[in-house]
Amino acid sequence: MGKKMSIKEIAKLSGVSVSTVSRVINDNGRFSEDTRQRVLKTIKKYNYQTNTLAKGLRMRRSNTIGIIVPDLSNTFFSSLVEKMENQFFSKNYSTIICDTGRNSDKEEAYIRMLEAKLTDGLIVISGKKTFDTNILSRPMPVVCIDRKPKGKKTLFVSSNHYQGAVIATTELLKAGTQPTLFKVSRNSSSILDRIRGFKDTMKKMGAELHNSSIISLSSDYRAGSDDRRLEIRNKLRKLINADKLPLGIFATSDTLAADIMIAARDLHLSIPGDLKIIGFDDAPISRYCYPQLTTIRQDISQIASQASQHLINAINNTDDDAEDSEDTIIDVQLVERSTV
Amino acid sequence: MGKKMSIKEIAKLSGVSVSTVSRVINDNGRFSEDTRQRVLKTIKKYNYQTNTLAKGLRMRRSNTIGIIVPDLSNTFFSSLVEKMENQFFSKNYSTIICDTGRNSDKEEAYIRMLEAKLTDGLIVISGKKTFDTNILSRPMPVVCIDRKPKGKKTLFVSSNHYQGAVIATTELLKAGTQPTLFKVSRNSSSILDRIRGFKDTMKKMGAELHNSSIISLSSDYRAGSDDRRLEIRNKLRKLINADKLPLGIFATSDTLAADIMIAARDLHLSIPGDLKIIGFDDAPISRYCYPQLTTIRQDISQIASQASQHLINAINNTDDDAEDSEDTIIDVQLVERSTV
DNA sequence: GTGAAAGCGCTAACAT
DNA sequence: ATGTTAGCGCTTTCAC
Repeated sequence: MGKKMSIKEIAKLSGVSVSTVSRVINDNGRFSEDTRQRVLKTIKKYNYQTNTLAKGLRMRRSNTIGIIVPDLSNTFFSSLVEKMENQFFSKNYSTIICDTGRNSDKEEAYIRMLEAKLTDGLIVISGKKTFDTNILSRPMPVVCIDRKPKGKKTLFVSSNHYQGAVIATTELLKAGTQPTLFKVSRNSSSILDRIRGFKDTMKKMGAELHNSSIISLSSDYRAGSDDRRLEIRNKLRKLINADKLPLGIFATSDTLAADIMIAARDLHLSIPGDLKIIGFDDAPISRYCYPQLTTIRQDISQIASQASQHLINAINNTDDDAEDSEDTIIDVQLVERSTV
Repeated sequence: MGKKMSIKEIAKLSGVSVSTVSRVINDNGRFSEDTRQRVLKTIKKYNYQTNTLAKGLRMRRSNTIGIIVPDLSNTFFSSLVEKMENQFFSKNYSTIICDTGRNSDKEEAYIRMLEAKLTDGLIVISGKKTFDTNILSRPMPVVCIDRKPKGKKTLFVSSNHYQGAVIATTELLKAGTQPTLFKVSRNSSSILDRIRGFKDTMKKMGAELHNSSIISLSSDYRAGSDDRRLEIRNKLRKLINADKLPLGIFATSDTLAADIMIAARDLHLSIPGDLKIIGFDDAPISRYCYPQLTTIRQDISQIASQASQHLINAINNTDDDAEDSEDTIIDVQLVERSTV
């Protein structure tokens, strides 16, 4: 309510010097219990708050973390971000969330902004390319999620996408189908891993891996749009003509799986009778599909806590000796529901 | 890559004084075209970036906006936030997004943090209670979305929830049903508006408004959970016994509507034959329901741009004369799909 | 145990 | 048109 108090006024009001006030606020250095009480009382009384800008300027750090995310409207990303932001908050960091809309120029601009704010560290999620620390004008700890980093001082946390694809493909094969992988043409490193897992498993299990075993959908269409579904229907029709039923599909995301299921319904394909399908993520949508979608669960909480913990550690390891730049790979898990 | 440059070093390197450098950076004050060129060149050459902490300290403002949001994993909120963040970024503001998880203590803590960062303004989205500017220790412009504000200097932007409820209820009535409203027990001011719209329409159209015309679901269960769906099935069964088919349901969100549709399927209720239903939001899920959900669309882009624009205006109106604290109410719209 | 003072990087009078 | 300087609020030597 009153005007903004500064440490100087608190000092005067408590009859001590600014340095002493600073010491008690940060519980750093020596002071008598008596002074402590007095200072704390004035602080409370006048509702004093530290000016973090001044503090940051002085300390050359801002207790702020930047998160670069491709697309907040994707539930996978938004819950990831939500969880990390929570972690950071509880550790007394604030978080600046930067939604790049998958646009590299914007990404660069954001990075400049974050640097100018003396951000202490960076979380970089997915995106098309690998992340190259060279675009940083000052070294700062960064942890990449689902996105291969390049350069020093960069940690990597990711689900085991390869393993997920292996599990899904094996499952589809066991169910007696000749699996096809559906993806959207945009290629992140996690998708690439899933494709590798798919191919390797196909080969290893002696399944035929032909030209149209991997179907790539236009990234111009949005999930859930009529265009997207139309395109899927067309691909599905071709598949029906070429393969024998039941079809087996590994979709690289649950949203995509959901669109495929709707297209399949339009084509009067029964699930899992005529078409067996497995998604990826265990997104909320998988429980709203009919029948409910069998999928590969990513452990979002785990990813979030590993990533934030690693970043905080890296920030506090002032010395860059601690080169525990081991990648952190997190297990995924098959969630059996009703589409296989 | 080199070390961090300061304005002082740029000054020396370009053979001018710091103030001149500051002037050309901010294009403020006079300087010769020649100096401008020289300074800009050194800035580029050494990859200088303004230290925004120092600037903020000096200017008593940080070019930062805080957004308080109840729950980022709700797509309505996340796309709202995504859109606003975009707007702010393009106007050169950074955004600190604070996910309170609907917890008031956390909300307060966030507000303290934002104040300490000398945030220039606040966007406050929804939440249980009205937002009282008295919890701010220093006056700052805030715009509330979907949440009734209390106190000075507070703008209000919201969809016309009342109108939406009127449209939905009327539609259900026209379809020959005796409408029931389903909600989750948590009460935000927007939900309250929808309830008013529902009740008023029922009365006005001479429909019977009895005790169980409004069904409130436990907020302990998460959307999509088995518990939630079980509870819905029970309520639905009662409804079937009491009313004659077809049932008419106005659900206060699309997610809720989707859960209701799944519960209805378990009960072998056909849609829209036995049950007609209208949701609210036009969330992505409405296009993944079967049949696709008829709903009331909120114009998220409009809300986002109005809110961010108003906030920026308020920030720049240093004088608090501009009391255009008119509420901004945004029209909603019926999206007819296949559930009525 | 406490205070005085320097300085983080910047802007904005106030000079010239 | 440009330079000098005070000071934003804070932390941290260095004295005492």
